[in-house]
Amino acid sequence: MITNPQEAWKQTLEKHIRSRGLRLTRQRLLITETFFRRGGHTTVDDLYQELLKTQPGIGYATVYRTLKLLVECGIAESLQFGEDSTRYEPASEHHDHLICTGCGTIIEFENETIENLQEEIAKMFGFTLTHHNMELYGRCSDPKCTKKS
Amino acid sequence: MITNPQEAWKQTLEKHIRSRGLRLTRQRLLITETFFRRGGHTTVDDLYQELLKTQPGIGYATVYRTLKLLVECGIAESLQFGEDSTRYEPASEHHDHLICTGCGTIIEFENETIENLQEEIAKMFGFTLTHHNMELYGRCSDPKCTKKS
DNA sequence: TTAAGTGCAAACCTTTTGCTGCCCC
DNA sequence: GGGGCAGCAAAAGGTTTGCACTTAA
Repeated sequence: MITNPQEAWKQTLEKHIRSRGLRLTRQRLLITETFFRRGGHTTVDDLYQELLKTQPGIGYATVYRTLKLLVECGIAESLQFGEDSTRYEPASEHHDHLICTGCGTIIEFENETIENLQEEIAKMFGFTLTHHNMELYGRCSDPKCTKKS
Repeated sequence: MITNPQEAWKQTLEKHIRSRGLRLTRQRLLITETFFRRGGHTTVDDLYQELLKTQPGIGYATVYRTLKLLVECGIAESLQFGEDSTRYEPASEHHDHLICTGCGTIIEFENETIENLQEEIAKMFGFTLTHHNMELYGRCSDPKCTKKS
């Protein structure tokens, strides 16, 4: 049976919540739904602002706590780019990021050769890798970004 | 003429300072000296604590302001690992970091093949790269770090 | 002399935590 | 009904800023 991808997170979330004696609240559903609807690289504040539209009373802390929960479930991942605040994205196949410092565009990519080289490097130093970050910063081909500042 | 590497930063710093009408103060010299003596991956607090020993009255803000100055001069670089606070290292040939999440050991490495692949990827998306971050996280070969927690 | 720099404290920002009343199970 | 949760506000870090005094040039 093929799971509806838009609902897949709901099953994982519910399973995780049940197994821990936690509760599936209105807010948790709403936040998670909104998070997945928005898609990648969301700031907590982005998400909070959008949530305010449908749920005026919602608290900043609840958004933080729910995102932390999603990360624990393994259905979201936190990202730390050069800037100040943490971003979150739906968990998926591993990938890295290519970021335009002009317009903020974020492109996801994967490269198996690099991954293999990383493993090789780790082995060379006697490390066992658990995870990694790689962000490439540059200017995209948009004229506004290409021109010198 | 070969420049004494230990003094190289002093020349760059002075040049930058003169060219901008800034001033080479006792504190700036002391902070920069201490920063270079300590070497890589220093936290502002690390540096501040060490400075307190020789300069009890020094202010946190001064350390921050001086490090920012060193980054502007191009003789220091700021690093953002997974943790909370920014680290600084003396600028040098580009390298990436391999970090043990057990004991905090930080290893620097460079890999030209990866760098080339990164350029290739950027080109594929029409980007011109300016810089990048890559951090590999894992467990080093120390038994304390290898064992499961 | 005089403008930049220092030290201090207060402000800022992002994220976390304590608490009280609320609601899912 | 009871314990986990939401909302709020206050706290907690890390970093920046405003201000009056000091100091390099």
